[in-house]
Amino acid sequence: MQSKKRTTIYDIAQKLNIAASSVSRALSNSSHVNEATKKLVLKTADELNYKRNNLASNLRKGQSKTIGVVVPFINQNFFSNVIAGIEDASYQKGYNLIICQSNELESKEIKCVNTLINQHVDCIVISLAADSSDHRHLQNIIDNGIQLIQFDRVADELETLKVINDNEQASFEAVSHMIAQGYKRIALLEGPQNLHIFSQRKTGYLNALKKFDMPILDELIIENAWTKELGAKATRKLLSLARPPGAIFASTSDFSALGVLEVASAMGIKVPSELGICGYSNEAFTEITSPSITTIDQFSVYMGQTVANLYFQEMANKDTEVVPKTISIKPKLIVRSSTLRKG
Amino acid sequence: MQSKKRTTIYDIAQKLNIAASSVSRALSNSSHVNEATKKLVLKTADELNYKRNNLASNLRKGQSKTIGVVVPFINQNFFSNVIAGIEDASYQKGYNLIICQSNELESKEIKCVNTLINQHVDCIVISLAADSSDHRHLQNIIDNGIQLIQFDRVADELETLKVINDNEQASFEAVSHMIAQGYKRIALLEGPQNLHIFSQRKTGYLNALKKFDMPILDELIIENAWTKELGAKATRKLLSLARPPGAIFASTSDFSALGVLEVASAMGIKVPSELGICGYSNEAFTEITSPSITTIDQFSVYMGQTVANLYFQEMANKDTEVVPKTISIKPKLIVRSSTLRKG
DNA sequence: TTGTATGCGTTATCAC
DNA sequence: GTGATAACGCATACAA
Repeated sequence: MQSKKRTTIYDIAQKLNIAASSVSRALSNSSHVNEATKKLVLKTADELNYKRNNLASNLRKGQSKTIGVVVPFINQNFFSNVIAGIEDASYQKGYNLIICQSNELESKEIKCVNTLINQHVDCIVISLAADSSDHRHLQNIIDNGIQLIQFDRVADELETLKVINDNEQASFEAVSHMIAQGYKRIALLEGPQNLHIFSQRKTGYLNALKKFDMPILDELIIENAWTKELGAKATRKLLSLARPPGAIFASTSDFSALGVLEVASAMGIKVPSELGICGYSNEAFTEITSPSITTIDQFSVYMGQTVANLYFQEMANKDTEVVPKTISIKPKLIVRSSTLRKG
Repeated sequence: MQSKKRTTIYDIAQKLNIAASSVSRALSNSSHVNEATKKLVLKTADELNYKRNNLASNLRKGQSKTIGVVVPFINQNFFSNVIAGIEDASYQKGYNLIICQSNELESKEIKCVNTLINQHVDCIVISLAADSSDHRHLQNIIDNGIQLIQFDRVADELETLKVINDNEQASFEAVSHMIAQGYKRIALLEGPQNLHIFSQRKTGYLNALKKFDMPILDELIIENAWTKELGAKATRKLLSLARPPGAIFASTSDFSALGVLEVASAMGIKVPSELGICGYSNEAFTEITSPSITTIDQFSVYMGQTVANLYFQEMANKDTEVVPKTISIKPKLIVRSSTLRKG
């Protein structure tokens, strides 16, 4: 199949008995074209159902008006929201999006990056896979003259454009809120510490405890409690301690927090009176559990828009060299029933 | 910025004192190349950090190894899952994905399609916007020799490759199940009937009632109850009837079903004993509401994989002309507490 | 304002 | 097996 070949500017030129370059100029709305010929070209282009071949155009111009996006999973709420935000802002500027998912695997992440370099994208937006440790492929992006923007899960040591959440501050506020609600012995479910987003959340937790003179207890800090299942497992362990926690901060995700809630419910432990729970991400379901779950909103769609607009701003003043810049978005603590036991 | 220009096959050719065509052959692993030179080329390509320019390659080859995807919203669960499925299958075949969202607007959908045609994608995968009525832009895809695959929300009259859910059957089973549970006066919350997915679900509902000799009551069929808010509104109306329904089938979405549940809970109506509720889509939250919500799983990730593989199969035997084909995936009824009042 | 000529980087088609 | 050359479709520098 792939039927008849498409009409090109040459076809239009031939039909109108003018040069192909004139057609090109007319189609690209160039300044130095006769109004009459321009109209004529546009008219016949429409008649012949002409579609510009962007492959050729981009090759000639040396840019693709395309942004490549690499995320761990397309179908995770946070990431699909960020992508939607990027698409929204990019579309307005006439840019396209090529999307890849790394499946949290560094090996696939590297392949994705290479594909995008091959595709000659103008910019690569990436949020690192959980097991991403070596960042040569990111350096490779820069070496190929492609703008690199990291978001959320970033490699700190690489000086690039970054858009992140202020995880530490958000975490600090969440724990402070729980302390203000009178919770003692607040446990932390933490994520892989090689991802800075998780180490920052831990720092916020520790800082809040310090500020309010609460002891830091190792037995209340559980590693790698990322999923609902692991959150549940961690909770069973915590609640079987001689002195169980009064609250649990599932800093990894709302799914983890859900695991906490389910175990607590199953054990007949009342939330929030006997146990406080706070999650992270403001997943849709946190609003509808019983009780509803306190969590942190990351403004993910806005984050995507910010990423795209950051790129366009940098492009706008391309005369000046791009200097590394970090935009930090302040997440919002959403207080719900699961941590509200006072007024 | 866009710093130094990249290395091309000419750079490699020059360094090795051979012809560019030989380099090209070596890189594309062509059959008729000396093993020694091939190795040499690969080695220096690596040294010079060579990356193929796919823009040029694709232009020359007349194909882009790219699939364009148009969906109403990237960040809706169903669609992000389908996209993830498409990406998964495409990646394995070395294909890239360009993603656009129509925002449920036909006008934007048309622009997206045109962009994808310009980008010379090999295939366009689309799920129609709710207000999409005229399908000339779809015909345009075909006219440009691009393979068109519709999924979920399809234009029936257009003879293309299609991947759909058997909505009618799923709906029939859901209503039959509710009848078997002893529910009488089962109400239907329906979506825009210009989208076939919704009219099919209505047909399934009607067929089930007929089969079990239940009367069809217009007052129990509510139009346009797509969102949680509209589902809630519809529920308030239904429950204030002289003879309120015994169950509500929110055929539009789980969000609608959630609206039903919330209103019922607020009014002190017990689910499932006094009111049965069934949603559609198997959103994550349906599992964790109280009570959990009976719903229908659409196998959305699998659906995406099916779409992509359908394309690759058709490409595999490109000698034979593509004949319109529809793959219908059977959704699965997930029975949960909200409709279980018998054993 | 318009036409001519050239090149973007690759691959395919010839010769040799 | 290898090299020279043309062509993919478009945009631009330059000449007219």
